[in-house]
Amino acid sequence: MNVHSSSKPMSQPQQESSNPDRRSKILDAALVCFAKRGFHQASMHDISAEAGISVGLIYRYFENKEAVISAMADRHKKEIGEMLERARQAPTLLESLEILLTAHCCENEPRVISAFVVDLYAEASRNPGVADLVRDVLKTGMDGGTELIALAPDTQNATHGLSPTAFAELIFTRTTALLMFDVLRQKETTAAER
Amino acid sequence: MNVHSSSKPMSQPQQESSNPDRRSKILDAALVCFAKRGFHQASMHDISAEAGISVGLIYRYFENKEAVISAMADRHKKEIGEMLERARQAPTLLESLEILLTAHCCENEPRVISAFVVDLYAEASRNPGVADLVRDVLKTGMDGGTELIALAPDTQNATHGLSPTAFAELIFTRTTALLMFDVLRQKETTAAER
Amino acid sequence: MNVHSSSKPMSQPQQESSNPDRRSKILDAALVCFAKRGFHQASMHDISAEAGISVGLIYRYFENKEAVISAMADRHKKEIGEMLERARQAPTLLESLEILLTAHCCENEPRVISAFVVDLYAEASRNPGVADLVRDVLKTGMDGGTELIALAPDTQNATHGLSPTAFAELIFTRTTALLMFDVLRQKETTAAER
Amino acid sequence: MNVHSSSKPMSQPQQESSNPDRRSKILDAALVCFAKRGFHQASMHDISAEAGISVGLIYRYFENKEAVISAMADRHKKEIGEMLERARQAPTLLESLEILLTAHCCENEPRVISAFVVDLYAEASRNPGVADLVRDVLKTGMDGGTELIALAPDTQNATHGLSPTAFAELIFTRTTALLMFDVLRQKETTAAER
DNA sequence: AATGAATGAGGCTTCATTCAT
DNA sequence: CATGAATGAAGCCTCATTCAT
Repeated sequence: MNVHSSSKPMSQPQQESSNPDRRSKILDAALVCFAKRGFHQASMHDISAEAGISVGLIYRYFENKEAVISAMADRHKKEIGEMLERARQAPTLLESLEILLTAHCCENEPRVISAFVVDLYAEASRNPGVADLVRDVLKTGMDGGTELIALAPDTQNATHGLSPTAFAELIFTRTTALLMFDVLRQKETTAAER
Repeated sequence: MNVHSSSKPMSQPQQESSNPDRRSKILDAALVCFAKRGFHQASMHDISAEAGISVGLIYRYFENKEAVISAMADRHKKEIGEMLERARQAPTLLESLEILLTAHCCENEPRVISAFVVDLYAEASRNPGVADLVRDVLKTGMDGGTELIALAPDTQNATHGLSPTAFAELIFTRTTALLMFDVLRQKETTAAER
Repeated sequence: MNVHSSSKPMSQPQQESSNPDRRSKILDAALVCFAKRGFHQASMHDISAEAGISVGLIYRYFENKEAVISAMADRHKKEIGEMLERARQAPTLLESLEILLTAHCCENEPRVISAFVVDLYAEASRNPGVADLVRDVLKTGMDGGTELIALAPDTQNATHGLSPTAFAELIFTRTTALLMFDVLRQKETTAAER
Repeated sequence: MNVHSSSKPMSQPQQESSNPDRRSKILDAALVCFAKRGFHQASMHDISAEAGISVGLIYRYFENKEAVISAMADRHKKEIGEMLERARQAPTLLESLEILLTAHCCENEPRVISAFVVDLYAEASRNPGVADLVRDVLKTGMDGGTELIALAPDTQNATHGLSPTAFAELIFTRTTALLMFDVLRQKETTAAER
C-alpha cells in the first residue's frame, strides 16, 4: 500500500543518516504525543511540532507513521533490556527489584510511560508486528527476572518461599497491573508505592 | 450551537423507544469493531455495517461516536456488576472465583473483550469521563471481591492466610495482567488457566 | 431528481386534502424557522417540530422543501396583495401609506418578516421561479401604489409635487432599504419610524 | 479541544505567508460561489474547484467555512472604505456620487456583488459578527457620504435643498434598494441607471 | 391520515504523505 | 538537507426524503 523507496538513500529499517540522534529526538517527541493523545490520535504534525522540526523531516527518518510506532516499540524493548542489565548488576535482589520497579517512573512523568505502554498493548492486539515485539519484551523480562531471582544470594529471604519463576511472575503481573491502573490517576502524586 | 434535537430517542441514559434492543445491537457491533480496530480506528461506517444498519441510524441512538464509546464503557460497568452479583450467590468461594475469572472469556471470543478493555484503559488515560467510569468499576470490583472473600465460609482454606483485602487485590492484579497479556495471543487456545 | 407522485392523491400545486388549514400551520412554522435559520439552514425537522407535527406529514402538503419555499413566497405575494387592497380602501393617502408601511411589523415580530424577505431576495437571485414571483410582487406593489397615489384626493399635498410614479418609487425604495437594515437591529425596539 | 495549529498560516487577521495572494484568490473564488449558490449552499469543494486548488488548502488560509464568510465580509468592508476614499478625492460632488454608485458594478459582473451583498444581509440577520460588520460598513458609508456632501463645493446645486444627512440617506437608501432589485434581473442589461 | 424510524448521499474537516524549492 | 505548501482520501455527522405501521 505504501511503496516509495524510489531514489531516496534510506528507508531501510533505521538508518540515521546525517544527524545521528535526530531519530531519538523524534522518538522522544512521539512518546510525548502518543502518551498525550494516543498513537492514532497524535498527528505527524503534533510530533514534528513537539520535536521542533518540520513534518517532512520525519519522513527522512521513518518511512511512515506506522514505522514511528514500531520504532517506539523497538526502543521500549531496548530500554527494558538495559534496565534488566542494570538490575542484573545490582548487589542484592532487593536493589535489583527496586531498579526494575521504579524504572518506568523516573525518566519522564510516569503517566507518560504508562499511557504509552497501555497504548502499546492496545496496538499489539491488532498489529502482529507490535504483538511479536511486546511478547518478546515480556519473555525477555520474565526470563531475565527469573534468572535474577534464582541467582540472587538472598533469594530465600526475599521470595517468601516461592519458586523463582512464581516470584518473577508475581512481580511481573503486579507491575503490569499497576501500570494499567496508573493511567487512571488524576493529578495526585502516586510516587512511591513500593 | 444547534439546538433542535426534537424527537431523537437518545440523550438520556439509555431509552430505546421503538426498537427496544437496537441500542444493544449497535453496541454489540461496536464492541466487535472496537476490538478489531480500536476505538478511534473503527469508523462509524464499520459499526453500521457490522450492525447491518445505516450510518445515520446510529445517530438516533447515540449523539456521536464519543457517546458510543461511553455507552460501551457503561455497559462494561454493568456487566461487571452483574458478574459480581452472580459470584456473590455462588455457594463456595472457589466457585465464586471461577465465575469472576472465567467471565470475560465466555460470552464472546475472549480476545474481543480483552482488546476492548485494554483500549478502554488507553482511552481512560486521556478521557476523564471514561477514567472515572473505569475507576468506579475497579473500586466496585475490589470492594465486592473483598467482601465476597471475607464472607466466604471457606476463606481460611482458600486464601492461604492472606487477608481478604490482600487476597482480593492479588486476584484483581492477576486478572488485569492476564487480560493485558491476552491481547498478545496469536491463535492458540488460552482457554483454561485456572 | 425527485420523481415520486406515484400513488398519492395530491402533489399538485397546493391541494388541502383533509385539514384545510394544516398547510397554513406548516407555513407559519416554516416562516419562523426560515427567519431564525435561513431557508437552507432550517431543516424539515425544525419546521415539523415548530408546527407540532411529524416530518412525514409535511410531505403530504408539500412535495419537498423547495415547494415549501415557493409556497412561502406565494403566500407572501398574496399578503402583499391583500395589504394593497386594504390600503386602497383607506380614506386618505396618508392612512393608505401607514397601512403599507406598518404592515410588515405587526403580525409577527418585525424581525421575522424582514429576515424572511431578505432571504427571499437571496433565494430569488438563484431560483428563477422565486425571482419571477418576487418581481411580480414588486410590480404589483409599485403599480398598486402608483395608482393609489394618483387617485388619492390629497395627493398634491402629500407628495410634495412629485409624480405619482416617482413618489411610489421613493416609498418602495425606502421601504425595501429599511427592511434590509431591519435585519441588522440587535434587540432594541425599532417600532415606529414613520 | 484540539490545540495543535502549529504552523498554519492563518488565524490572525490575514497574514499570507508563502503565496501572498493565495488568500485573495480563494476569496475571489468564494465570491463567485457564494453569489452563484449562497453562503451555505456553496460547498468548500465548489470553492476549491473555482479557485483551482485542493479542498485542504483552503484550510491553511481559513480556519473553517465560517471564517471564509467573515473574511469576505471583511474584504467587502475594506472595499467600501476604499471606494469612499476614492470618492472623497473626486473634484465634484457629482463625480463622487458616480464613483459610489457605479462601484459595485464594475469589478465583477454586477449580479455577483449584488447577490453576495444580499446574502450578507441575510447572514447578518443570524450571525451577530457579520451583523456588527455590516452595521459598521453602513455607518462608515453614511458618515463618509454625509461629509462628502457637506464639503462639496457644489452642494447647493446638487442636493436640491436637502440637508447633507438627508441627501446621503436618500442615496444610501436608493442604492441599497437597487442592489436588492438587482438580484431579480434576468439577463437584460441594467447598466446605467444613475 | 399520521408517525417517525430508516436510509444514504453529501458536506465539512483532518491528516498522512509528497515534492518543489 | 530541510521546509512546509499542497493534495486528496477518508472520517464524522446532518438532513431531505421514503415507507412500513
